[in-house]
Amino acid sequence: MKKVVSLCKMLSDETRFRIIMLLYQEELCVCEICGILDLSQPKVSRHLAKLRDTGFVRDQRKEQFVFYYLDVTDPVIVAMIEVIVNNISQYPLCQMDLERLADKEQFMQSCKTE
Amino acid sequence: MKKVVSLCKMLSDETRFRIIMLLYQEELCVCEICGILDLSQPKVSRHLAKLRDTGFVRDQRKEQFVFYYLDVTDPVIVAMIEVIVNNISQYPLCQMDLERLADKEQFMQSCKTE
DNA sequence: TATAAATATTCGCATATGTGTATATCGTAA
DNA sequence: TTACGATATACACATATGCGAATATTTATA
Repeated sequence: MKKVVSLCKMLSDETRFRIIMLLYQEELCVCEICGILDLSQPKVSRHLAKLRDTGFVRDQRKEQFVFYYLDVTDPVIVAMIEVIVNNISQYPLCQMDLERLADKEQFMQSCKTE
Repeated sequence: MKKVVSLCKMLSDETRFRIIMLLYQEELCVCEICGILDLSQPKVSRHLAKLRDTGFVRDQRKEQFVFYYLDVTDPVIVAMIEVIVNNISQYPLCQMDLERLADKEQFMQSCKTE
C-alpha cells in the first residue's frame, strides 16, 4: 500500500507525471528530458532524484551522460501507469512531449547526445 | 491532465486512499467512515471536504446524516481507481476496511445509522 | 592538468499540507 | 425553543513541497 500511495504522490506533480510518461517509452538522459520538457536542469534533476529515492526509476551513467529509466515491477504499479499511457492522447501536453521525444535530437541545444 | 494529476494527489494520502476505496463500494455517511477507518471525525471530515472540493465525491444530506459518494465519470479516472480496487487484496489495511464495511453496524459507536 | 559539459546539490523562500483541539453550525427531536 | 447528535470549520503548529538561483561535483577531453 505504501508503494501505491507513493506512486500516486510521484504522479501528483505535473513535471514528474510527464517524466514518468516519457521514461515509460525509453530511457533518457537528464539533458534530453530537459530539452523535451523545456524545463530547467535543476528542476528536472531534483524530480529525478525524488523518483529515484522512492524507487520508481534508476540511473546509469554512460560516458558523460546519466540515463534514467523506469524500474517498476509491481503489477499494480505497472497497471496504473499503463492506464495513463494508454490514454495519453487525452493529455495534449504529454502528447507533445512524446512528439518531441520522437524528434529529440531537435531539442538538444544543451547536450549533443548524438 | 489536471484531473488525473489531481486524482493522484487525492490518492497520495493514505486516509483519502482508504476513503476512496470505501466509497467505491457504496455511499457512506461521515460517522460510518469514521467508525470503519477508526479515525477522528474532524480528520475524516476534512479529507472528505478536500475530495468534494476537487470534484471526486459529492454529498447528500439524508435526515441527520450527510452521505458521501464517489462521483467519477472520466474513464481514465475510473480505470485508475479500478486498478486498485481489483487488487485490493494486496492491501491488508484496505481489506480490513472492507471487512468492517460489511459489518459496519458493529463499528458505529458514535452514530446509530440503523 | 586545466577546462568545459553534464549533473547534483545547497540555500533561501513561499506555499501547501496534515493534524489535534476546540468551537461553530445545522438538523432533529423533545 | 431548547438540547443533542452529526458534521464542518477555525486555529495553531509542525512538516513537506516546489522553486529559482547559485554553486558543487563529476567526467571526458584538450
